[in-house]
Amino acid sequence: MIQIYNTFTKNKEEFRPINPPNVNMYVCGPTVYDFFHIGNSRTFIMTDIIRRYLEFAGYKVKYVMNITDVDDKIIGKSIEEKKSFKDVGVKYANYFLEDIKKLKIKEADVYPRPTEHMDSIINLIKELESKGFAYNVKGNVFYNVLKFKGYGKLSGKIIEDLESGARIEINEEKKNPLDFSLWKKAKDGEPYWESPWGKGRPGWHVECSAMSCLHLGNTFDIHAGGNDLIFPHHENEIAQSEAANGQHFVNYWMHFGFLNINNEKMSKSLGNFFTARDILKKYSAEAIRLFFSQAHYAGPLNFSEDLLFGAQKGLEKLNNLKRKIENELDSGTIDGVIPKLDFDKFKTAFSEAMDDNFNSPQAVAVIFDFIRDVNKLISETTKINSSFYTSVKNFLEITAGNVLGIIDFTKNKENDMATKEKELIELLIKLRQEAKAKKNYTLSDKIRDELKELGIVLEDTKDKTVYNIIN
RNA sequence: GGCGCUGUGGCCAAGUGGUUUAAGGCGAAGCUCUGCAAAAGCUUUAUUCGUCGGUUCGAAUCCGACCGGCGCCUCCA
Repeated sequence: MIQIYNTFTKNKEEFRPINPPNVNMYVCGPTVYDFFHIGNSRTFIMTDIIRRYLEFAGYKVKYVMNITDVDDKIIGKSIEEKKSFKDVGVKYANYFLEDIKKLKIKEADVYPRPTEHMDSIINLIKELESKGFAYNVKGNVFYNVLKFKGYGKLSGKIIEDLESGARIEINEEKKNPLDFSLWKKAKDGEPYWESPWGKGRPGWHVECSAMSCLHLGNTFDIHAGGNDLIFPHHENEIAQSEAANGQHFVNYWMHFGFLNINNEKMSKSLGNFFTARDILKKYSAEAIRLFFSQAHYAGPLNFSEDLLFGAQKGLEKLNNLKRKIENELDSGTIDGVIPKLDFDKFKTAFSEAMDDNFNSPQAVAVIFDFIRDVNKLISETTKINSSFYTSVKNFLEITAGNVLGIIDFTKNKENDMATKEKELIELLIKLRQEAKAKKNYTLSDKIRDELKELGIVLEDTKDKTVYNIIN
């Protein structure tokens, strides 16, 4: 039984999808005016892990992530880059898709974009207007928050308190300072679409209401995003969707903690960010994913290169075992003893951890416990039946591989190297062994050291020398 | 001011009433194995969970007070 912490009820609840085994899930994606930073990728990676775990648990997930391609920042960028806003959106959306692929994030079923859903958006606003939740002031359409009696129910905010907060922009056109834009009238030179209210473009929140309901239904299972979206974005989505459709919007709201730098939120405006693209030049997707997996998704997490480096070191332990398994399996079927290992115990522990509100740090701990036990058995056992390695591989493949995405069995030296290269390495290993047999350690060490500089690491085991390719 | 999150070993981080005198990762020290390495294993590294009180047979876990850090309330994952 999976339990999910629901922001809406502030409680951990049993997960009951509306239509099992189907699960409909919507995640707020990027606004494509720039590269996204490593803090943004925390949400993308953790929702990916949640999606993968739901699939592991037998659910059939329909996963929708919007790509916002109409927005003030995009317009700003288009002026800066002297390009059309459309080109800017396409350019950064493509970078986004490239980068999340590099982060080993599974593709969404749909990446809806407002520019492709203008009819749905306009219809939603029309519906709100006809039901009296929206009003038009000279081509600007606003949502009237006082009309929606549940306003504030997600974020726990009270309209009166918000008003007294006095940090809300003053806009004379609004009836209430908290009212927000559904449709923005186009200024000269700005991109626009024709609508019943004249030329303009949609406000930010309305696209998510329109596109999520279109692709997932008026009521769907999971809606996720960063903590900063709780208010006003998700609050407004609820107000729009429920007012327009007259139906409950979302069953489980999930929100993610920020990635901090020196205990401060990483953000574009503070300038304390690293793009995911740059981090990926130095660290593998697996290392980044392990780093995020080692902290619970809901809490804050500090980022530094040292911490990421630590995760990468931890990954080596996993990868060393992976190489060991591959080397053993490559050398053909071997008879021998099958060490006793309670695989089911580990599988259960892994599932229990993830069932409990996706406790990935606990799940990672289970995997490391497993690795330790396996390594211990390997070092204690003289001749191991290859079926044992197959079982180990299977366990790692489904947990660390399919769910967490911190190991990739499809990526190995076999794929990366030509036959001739392999033969050359084998030849050097043979020469080194001959040197060793003659106790010519100067030469044997020279071979090993120089290969290491090329990224080929030799390791002497009991009966043979194996090589591993680093990077 | 309102709402929410958070304070656990050198660092990161699970655990939220007894099976925990606290998991896992990084780092550090020693040992085993090795020609030397590497990898791996073993041992050591928090009688203690921000502080002070309280509840309880029993608390890191519940309650209260206090101290500290962060976020949202304005675009933001």
